[in-house]
Amino acid sequence: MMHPQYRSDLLRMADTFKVLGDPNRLHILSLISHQELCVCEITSILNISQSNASQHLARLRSVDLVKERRNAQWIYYSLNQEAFPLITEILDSLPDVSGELKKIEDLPNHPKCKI
Amino acid sequence: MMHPQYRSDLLRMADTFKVLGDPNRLHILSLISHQELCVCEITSILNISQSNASQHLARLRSVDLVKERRNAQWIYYSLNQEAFPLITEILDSLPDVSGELKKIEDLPNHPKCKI
DNA sequence: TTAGTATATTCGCATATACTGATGAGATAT
DNA sequence: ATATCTCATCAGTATATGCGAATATACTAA
Repeated sequence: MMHPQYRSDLLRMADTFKVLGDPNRLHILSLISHQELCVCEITSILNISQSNASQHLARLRSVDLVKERRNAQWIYYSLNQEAFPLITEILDSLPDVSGELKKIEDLPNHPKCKI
Repeated sequence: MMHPQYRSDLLRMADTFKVLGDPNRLHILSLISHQELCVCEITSILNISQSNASQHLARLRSVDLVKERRNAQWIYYSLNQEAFPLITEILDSLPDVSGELKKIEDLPNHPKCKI
């Protein structure tokens, strides 16, 4: 016989937790739960390569955990609470990283007017 | 400079979610959140090898998600809510697998008296 | 003791993942 | 047009993971 029907639900949930199972992605989620950020800001705060940040964001996109909004060259990412309601409680249980949001003004070539 | 101090918290949380990021382990957790089970019961319900079940349980142990209790040859696993309080809400959001617990009586060499 | 059962661990393989560096695509500015 | 900037994707590499097979360990019963 085939797998019971809830097997696909378990698979989908496991995929989401797999995406949550990386400290850099948890860090990104925690940051963008406070305010939307563009990739270069995330790259700068986490101190990782642009390529690496972009790949982490692709994983977060793949399970619909983030929303994106383009403005000129910049693509702003923010948390998508709707797709996975539990994400709010999960992020609340993480250590507070909001202090890192203060220094993003000092980035070179930082977008001043975000409209 | 070194990593900020919350980095280790993010790492620990990521490790936990990494363990949750597998459908068989979610299945096991969901089962033992209803009642304690020994490894051969888990093996039979999930229809996986004994070695595989034991390895999944080792991963669950490594992040303290399960409790174990030995009785004769059998080792009974149950959910450890204390180590990760969010686990209860996570398991509540999973599909119901309690129907699978009814058939464990029919297993060959099944322990009758669990004391 | 020996045999049988239950569980854990080790090894090897195939695949997945995290990362770096290079390239490509889209937008802005000159 | 070229140059620059932001971001995505691809290729390659090192490590991690999931699994079966074989083995080791722990307990029970005769």
